[in-house]
Amino acid sequence: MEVSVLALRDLASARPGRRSRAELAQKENIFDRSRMAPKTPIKNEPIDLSKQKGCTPERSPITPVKIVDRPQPDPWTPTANLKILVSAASPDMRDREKKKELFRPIENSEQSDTPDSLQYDIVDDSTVDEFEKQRPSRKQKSLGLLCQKFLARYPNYPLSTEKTTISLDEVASILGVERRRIYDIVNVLESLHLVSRVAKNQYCWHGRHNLSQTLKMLQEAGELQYGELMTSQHKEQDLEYKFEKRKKGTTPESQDRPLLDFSEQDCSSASANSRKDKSLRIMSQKFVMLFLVSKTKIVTLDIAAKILIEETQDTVDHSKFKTKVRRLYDIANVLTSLDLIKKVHVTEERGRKPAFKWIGPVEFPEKTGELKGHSPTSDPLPGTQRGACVQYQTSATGKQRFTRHASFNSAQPCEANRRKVSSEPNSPHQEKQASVVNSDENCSKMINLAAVCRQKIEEDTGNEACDTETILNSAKNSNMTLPLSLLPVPGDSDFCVNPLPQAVFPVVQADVPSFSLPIGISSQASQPSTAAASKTENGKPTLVPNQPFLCFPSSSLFMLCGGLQENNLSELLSAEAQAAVPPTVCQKRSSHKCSSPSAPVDDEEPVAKKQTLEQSFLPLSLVAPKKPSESPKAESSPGSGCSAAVHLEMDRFDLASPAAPEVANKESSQDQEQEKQSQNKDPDEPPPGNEHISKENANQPFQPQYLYVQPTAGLSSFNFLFSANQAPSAISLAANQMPSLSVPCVMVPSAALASFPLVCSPSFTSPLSPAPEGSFPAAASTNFSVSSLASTTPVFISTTAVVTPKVSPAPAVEPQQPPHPALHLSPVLTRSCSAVKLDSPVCMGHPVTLLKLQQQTAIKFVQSPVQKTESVAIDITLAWTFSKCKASMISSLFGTGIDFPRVAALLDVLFSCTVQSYGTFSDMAAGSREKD
DNA sequence: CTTTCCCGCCATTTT
DNA sequence: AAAATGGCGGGAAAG
Repeated sequence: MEVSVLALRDLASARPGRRSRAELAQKENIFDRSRMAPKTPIKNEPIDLSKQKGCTPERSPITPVKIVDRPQPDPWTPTANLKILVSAASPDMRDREKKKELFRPIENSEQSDTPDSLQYDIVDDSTVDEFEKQRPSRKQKSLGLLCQKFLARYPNYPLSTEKTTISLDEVASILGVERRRIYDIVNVLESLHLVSRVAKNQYCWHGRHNLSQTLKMLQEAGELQYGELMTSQHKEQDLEYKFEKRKKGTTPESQDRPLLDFSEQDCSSASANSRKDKSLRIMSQKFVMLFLVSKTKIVTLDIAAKILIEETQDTVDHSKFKTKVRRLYDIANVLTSLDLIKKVHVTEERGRKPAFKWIGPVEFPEKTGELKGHSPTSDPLPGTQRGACVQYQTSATGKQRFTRHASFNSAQPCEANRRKVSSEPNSPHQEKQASVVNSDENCSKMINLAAVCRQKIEEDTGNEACDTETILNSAKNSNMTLPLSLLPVPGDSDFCVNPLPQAVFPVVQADVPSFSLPIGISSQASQPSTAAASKTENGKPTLVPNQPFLCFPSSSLFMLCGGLQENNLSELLSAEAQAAVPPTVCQKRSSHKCSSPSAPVDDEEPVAKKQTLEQSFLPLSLVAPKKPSESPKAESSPGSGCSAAVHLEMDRFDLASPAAPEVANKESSQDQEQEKQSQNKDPDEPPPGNEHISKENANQPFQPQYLYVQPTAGLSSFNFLFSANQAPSAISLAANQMPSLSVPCVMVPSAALASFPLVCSPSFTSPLSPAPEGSFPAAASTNFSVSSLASTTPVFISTTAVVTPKVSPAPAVEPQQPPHPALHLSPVLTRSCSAVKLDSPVCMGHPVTLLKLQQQTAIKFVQSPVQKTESVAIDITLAWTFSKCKASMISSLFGTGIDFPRVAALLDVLFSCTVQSYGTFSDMAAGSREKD
């Protein structure tokens, strides 16, 4: 049937050829009518595709189906009308005044925004003509309106449980527009993570759950990127000026922040990234960033366009500018529909200029509890969902690209990254893809961040720095995979709580995704000097060069998931994990990617890791050491034992360095016995260069230590947690699973944490999350605000469950704070935490682990003499996921049956380092006081 | 006139 | 090769 119909239409319409439209005088009108005008039988239009609109996407010559809508005449499909009606019916739609659009009939009845439309309602064909003229005016067809309709179809805050998938063909047909338009909308939405592409023609609706987080990230990224630029309205020039400088590389101000333009970087380094990625999505994000960093929250189009033109402004051609502006309008329309911005006019000297004002949220409190919390936890999941999986893919060309896809709902296997993922379940394998997901954009941002950090570090340290460029490049090339899975622990309660259904693999926040993902930085050997220095100095902890650490944007918190090594745990977890594990995606990679451990493979490694992670899911690599006792002693003094290597690498996580690779391999290859051995310790693999590590290992097979590095100037916003020693052992152990991860390093933004009042003890109180399963028990965060940097900064990690009252509402950062470090420990906490026993790894009671590092100890580069303007809040957030990131596990463990001791032991292990460093809480406290 | 921005050709990228 | 995406800019409606 359809066919015939179509044909008819086609004929009738006589679609103009592509270009013909020009000919058509008013194509717009015409189209409109056809679409809009219900009544008129006219179909004449060009509906080319007539093909089935929605129904069958197939064939039309042109993919895009044009839709049509006409109601009355005959719908091609019976359902079509229904759909239309439905859409029309949607609540929102009506609300919007604007909506007039397409479906006149319906709308008319309700709204009458436009005068024109009014008339229509009643109209019949006869009258139609006139009405036609009225045309569905352009407005009715506007992207903004269309977007509203689109949005009206989906809930702002969908239940976590349900996943809403969006079929492009379907919505296009329902909304009566060509696909092209849908892409415009979706791309913008995707940039804000309201949706994510799941597969070909399919998007997953996430709603606004993550919006604040996404915005936060954008804001941070924007600050980094645009910094002060956006201060006032007429900064244009300044901006330009600055931009140029930057490009040049020397900007006075910017010195501290070397921003990279994404585009630029890409180009230079990598191959052509050309990808289309470039535009709309990125532009949208940048545009939003501008608002977020703007003091006035008002951005004029021309300024935005200029800024966004990153390219060489020198040659800015007018045409380019114009095009940019056009795009900006497209984006603005969508954002307007989202109620994030509104149009305004600014009057400047020159006159009035079109501009947009941000009317969305401006503050993104970090408090986990608060912000998010409030939210109905009902959605606890969102957070989880958010996790994005990072996948690494290889493009056909062989180049790898980052793709990001976020997986939001657990239900879904992860969504594939854009494009890569196979849409079908069927296709299980694709070797190609790996799985890291990054979005390019994110990457770039990350890169920028990394670069910045790096610079700082370098500067501080004075060591030769690696060029950021190199870093960047490398990053680009390889995607990184994180060995760890990260879960964002959002400040938002929402997230926190979420259980990850999918958790299986490491997830990165999708949202953040863009940003966050790429973030991982692996440190490289590059900093050897620093490392060396650091270690030696105190004698304390040394860092192992290779360890990876993650850098996150300050606001966000992440959870690291490591694999637990314990068998027990693993078992426990495993079940879930399995369930969780997503199908296809993960698997494949493993196979091909495993690189040999030893050899650091740049690109690949990450992949491997990733794979491992995903696949295996091992529980955490950390296992309680069999013999706890040993570890504690860690021969050396507290600090000494730990070695952490941190490398900064922009993108990648890979641990090119010795350890990492190994891990990867192993894991990939097999986990089995190795683990055991590893547990024992793997002497064999001591990463080159780290003798002590090996040594340590020997001594302590498995003690994970975490180092907290103070944020230095540049990094002020980040807190780093490294695991100190683990690397070696962990690696070995981890082999199966998450090799690399075994030791998680986390970089947490202090600010974020600061606000975090509470800490969740692993056992945790659990605050937010309701969900038993879903909840994230795991994450434990402790916050201490230590005001002064200067002094030593202690870090505490408590395994015990503490419920901390929100201790610090306090601003995370307070520059002015007195030097004395103030620790805020909740009484409870203190009490609860008993000293940890070094000896016994397993602390039955409340094991508390503290890690205190002196600044000195801290990695030097980190330490840089910065000024501590910012207080460093010592926040530690530990989040880990046992098995697959499922928080639930932990909770379950604690709660139920697992023997506590065991659990405790685990935890202990996790935090063991602290112990070493400091015996107990009390000690710490004492220490802190002393300082004071 | 200027501001908006729709429309759909067509280059790219995926499948 | 076909389909899916999405850059891009002409040029017309709105203002």
